[in-house]
Amino acid sequence: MSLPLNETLTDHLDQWLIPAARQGGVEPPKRESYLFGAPKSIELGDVATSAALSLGKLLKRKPLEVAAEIAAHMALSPLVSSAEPAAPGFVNLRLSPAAYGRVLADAAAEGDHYGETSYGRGRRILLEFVSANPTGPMHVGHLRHAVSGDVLARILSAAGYAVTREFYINDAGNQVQTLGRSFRTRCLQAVGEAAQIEEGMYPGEYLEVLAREFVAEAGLDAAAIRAMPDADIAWEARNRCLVLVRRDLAGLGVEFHNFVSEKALYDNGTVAATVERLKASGATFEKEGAVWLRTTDDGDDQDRVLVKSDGSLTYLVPDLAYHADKFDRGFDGCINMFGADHIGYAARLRSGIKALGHDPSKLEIVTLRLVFLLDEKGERTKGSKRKGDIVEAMEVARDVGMDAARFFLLARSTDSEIEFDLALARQQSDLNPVFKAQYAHARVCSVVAKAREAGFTAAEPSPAAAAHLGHAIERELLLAVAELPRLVERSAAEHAPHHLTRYALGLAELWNRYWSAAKTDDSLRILQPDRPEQTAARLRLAVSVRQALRNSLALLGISAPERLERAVVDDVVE
RNA sequence: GCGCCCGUAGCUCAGGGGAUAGAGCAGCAGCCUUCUAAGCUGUCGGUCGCAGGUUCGAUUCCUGCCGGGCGCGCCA
Repeated sequence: MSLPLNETLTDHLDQWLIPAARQGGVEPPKRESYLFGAPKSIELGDVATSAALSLGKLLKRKPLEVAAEIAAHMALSPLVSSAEPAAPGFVNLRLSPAAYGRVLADAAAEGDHYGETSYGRGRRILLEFVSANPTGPMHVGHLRHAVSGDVLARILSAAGYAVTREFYINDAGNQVQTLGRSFRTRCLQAVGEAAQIEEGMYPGEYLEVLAREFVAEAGLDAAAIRAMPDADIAWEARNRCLVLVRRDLAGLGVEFHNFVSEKALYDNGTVAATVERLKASGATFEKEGAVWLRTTDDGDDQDRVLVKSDGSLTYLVPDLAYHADKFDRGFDGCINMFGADHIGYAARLRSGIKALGHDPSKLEIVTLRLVFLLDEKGERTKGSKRKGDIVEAMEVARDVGMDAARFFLLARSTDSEIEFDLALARQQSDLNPVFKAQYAHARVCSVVAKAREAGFTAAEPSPAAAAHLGHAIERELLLAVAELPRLVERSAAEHAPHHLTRYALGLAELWNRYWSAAKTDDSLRILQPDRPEQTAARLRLAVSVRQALRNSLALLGISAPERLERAVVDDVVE
């Protein structure tokens, strides 16, 4: 596992910058503010820093003069072949074959692990996501949660964190009782009784299917169905719905380490104990026959009931019991992925966690904004479970393909709403950019295979090989490959899976550009029979690009096929 | 009314205080005897919602407006 290239360069810069700042009697600027990054154009240099702009200001010196000194210092690094100051105070570096050789060597040595870093090493994170109520199959909204959580977990793991994926089952509240009533109705219908689904019940067709299966398996008649206690029939429905949820998750390739049941927290006494702990914390008070938690002390807009006046508990209590349990298990941090409709819940949750003696700042909340469906008429709908006409997650995923569904849902920031255009996804799925990324990968595989047939082998990953990769686009490709570890760290730190999606697409476009340049310039063809060293170096580049592309797609849970044939699209005459 | 989020090209969206603001799709003009055309090249297209402020420098940070979304229960 290697240090990202720009970190190494910034380390070298710091050898000059920190003493220079101290000698000038000022504190150096924040390292993050001057890390090496992409310059405006590859023509200016391979990487650039704005360190002189901020340091020049602090030292009250002309930034361009400081830039010149930084350039002189950077030129001493073996990773740098030239360094130039540029107005108003940038320093542009051209990297040396040694630097590019290191990129090639890292990608080769680390293989499928290239991109992983030690950023979060030694830190244990609990990631809770989806946590769909066990009242039916997953719908499209859950789909975003499932793939986003899955990918965030992969990213955190790649960044060195030890991640536990958990699913909290809300199986003790009113919704499960409602589910039980709905299920009993469907069971009665299944044996020919004239029962009716009433307002407020779950009207979905899936319950009819589950009910038919249940009465057939258990051999129940109407009397036996009516005789079943509420709790038993609700639990039966809960279990069967959970099977649906787990089936959908498996179908999406999303795995969990633990499923934690709310009801189990009641049954084993954790919830009751939590009530006592909260009361003992001094953060509660009694009013109107109920017990309240003073969450307004922590920025909530109103205090929250813990124990209702009828003696029953609000859902906040088992949820706090669950979170206290998370912290008791010794995680360094907990991340919850919340839907937009649960944003207001964060304040009371943190307040309760504090009352239970834990550090609420260790709970981080990622909010996923809504997924809207665009139907055939172009109208926005929200696909909700209670309306009955839900759009099931798997239906959409199968429709557009698992890879395309993932790519689409992961292409945008979690803070951004998504418009899922079903008609477009169904009819024109070849427009989905996921194919571009996969196609680029298949092309790299293709040329590597061709090279093998022709007897070429990739060069050893070395500065000597890198020295043959002098075209601007080759340097851009090497820089893009070099960027992956840094991008993994950034995506982990920001809890932002969408960076990886854009990375994969950008790298694919770069490769396609490189590939196509050979169509008008034969000297850019990868396989050059009369120039074996050049060919070997380019094959090494190709293999490195393939690795970065494959690894970024793997982090997204998207397949990287070695071959991708264009489907023959027949114009359907209707 | 309060909280969170969004407002950037015709559309869908990226943009970690820095150089001439980007991508995909759509439009226009080209490119398949060559390592895969699900691709590439060129071109058209922007008062980064508005107004202030901080800064050497603001699409980015702060404040206030305007427009849109989601919440605001002794439901979960």
